[in-house]
Amino acid sequence: MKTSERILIAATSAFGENGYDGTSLDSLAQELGIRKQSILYHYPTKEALLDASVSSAIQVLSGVLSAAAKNSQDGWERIETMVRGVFRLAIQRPELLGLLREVSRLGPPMLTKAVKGLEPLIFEATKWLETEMGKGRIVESDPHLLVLSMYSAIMGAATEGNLLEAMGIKQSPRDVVMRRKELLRFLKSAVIPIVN
Amino acid sequence: MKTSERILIAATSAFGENGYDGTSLDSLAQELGIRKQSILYHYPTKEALLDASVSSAIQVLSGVLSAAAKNSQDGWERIETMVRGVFRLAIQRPELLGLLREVSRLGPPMLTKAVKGLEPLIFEATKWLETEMGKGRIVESDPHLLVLSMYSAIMGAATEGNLLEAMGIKQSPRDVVMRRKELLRFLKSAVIPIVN
DNA sequence: TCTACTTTCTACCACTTGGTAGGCAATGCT
DNA sequence: AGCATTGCCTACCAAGTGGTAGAAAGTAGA
Repeated sequence: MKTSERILIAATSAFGENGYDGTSLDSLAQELGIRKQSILYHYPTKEALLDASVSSAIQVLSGVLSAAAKNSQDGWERIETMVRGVFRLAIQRPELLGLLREVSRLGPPMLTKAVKGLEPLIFEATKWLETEMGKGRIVESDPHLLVLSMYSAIMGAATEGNLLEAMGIKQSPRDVVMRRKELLRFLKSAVIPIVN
Repeated sequence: MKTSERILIAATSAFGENGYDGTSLDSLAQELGIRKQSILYHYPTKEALLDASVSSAIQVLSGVLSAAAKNSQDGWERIETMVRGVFRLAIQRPELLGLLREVSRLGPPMLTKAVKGLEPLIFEATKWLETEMGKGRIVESDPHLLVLSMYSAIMGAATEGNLLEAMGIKQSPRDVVMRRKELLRFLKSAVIPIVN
């Protein structure tokens, strides 16, 4: 694999796990078995490296979500497919979601850039929610806020493995499935109108 | 106000906003108009300062939640009171919730300590949820996971003001009320069983 | 007033930080 | 072969990090 790719992957996971300030170029280089200056050759500054990490993370997330959307089921099915996609991502590459959370803490200007990158996705999601609401398949409410609520719930359930462990809740694969199931139930009842 | 208290307050907000690694004792001291060594007199190490900040944050949160619980209404009312309490806290002192999130990212040993501090609260909450489930006032499900889902949703809605702003969603007091309302609707439909 | 204690300070220190300057080997093009 | 480009390196550097040592200044009781 190309060095620049290796750097990007290591940086993404380091930024996602230890935060931007908690990650030093030296430690990153050591982990990769190279010198810090080699990192700075491929990415001129630490911030540029963060930028690249965020971009790639967004690309991956967009890929997962739009692949799930392509299946283009209706109503709840579609949401379920997306949640499953995000959960798979959260299990395989938790650092990606961790990175996005870190970016939201760092605030502008990086956050602004990240949100811009996700904008088409958010736009599609809210538009879709609106038409589904029109058809009565999703409960009537502000689509933006609904997206946020869902985002928070998913992000929380997907990334707060640390917290669960500290709470003494086991984290076996079986438990992860359970958690996803419970989250889906939680979301479903919050989103699907009551049919009479 | 005592210097040690002033330090604690400034540290809590700095740690909550900029993270542990993103906060330096020098900058903290400058903000307070004192020297770094005065901080180190009251709190022998940076970690000790974080520890004290976390303890006080937990104390405040516990206060808010157990005050809300004391009113001891039944079923949904009680949850609503608590959510309102947390939201009030999120508006008045957002850095407190930010700090708790930062702790969950830092992981053990600090996280372990924090969770231990919140344990009685979590225990009370799950116990209460179980009895409410027994009475059919709360939907049947794993109480631990339900607490987590609610925690994620509340924490997200309360702390992700940054994100909303970057998304171009205004943050006037009116909008905050709207958001709380939407969150309550979201939680309510996820938690209250359908009455036939 | 002398003394003991608390609090804040100045002066350092060893170490780490992100970043610059420039050398040196490999690669590929002419 | 000659030459430019690419990629990684050593050698530094100024600034900032958490932390130590100990002096100075206030404060209170005898």
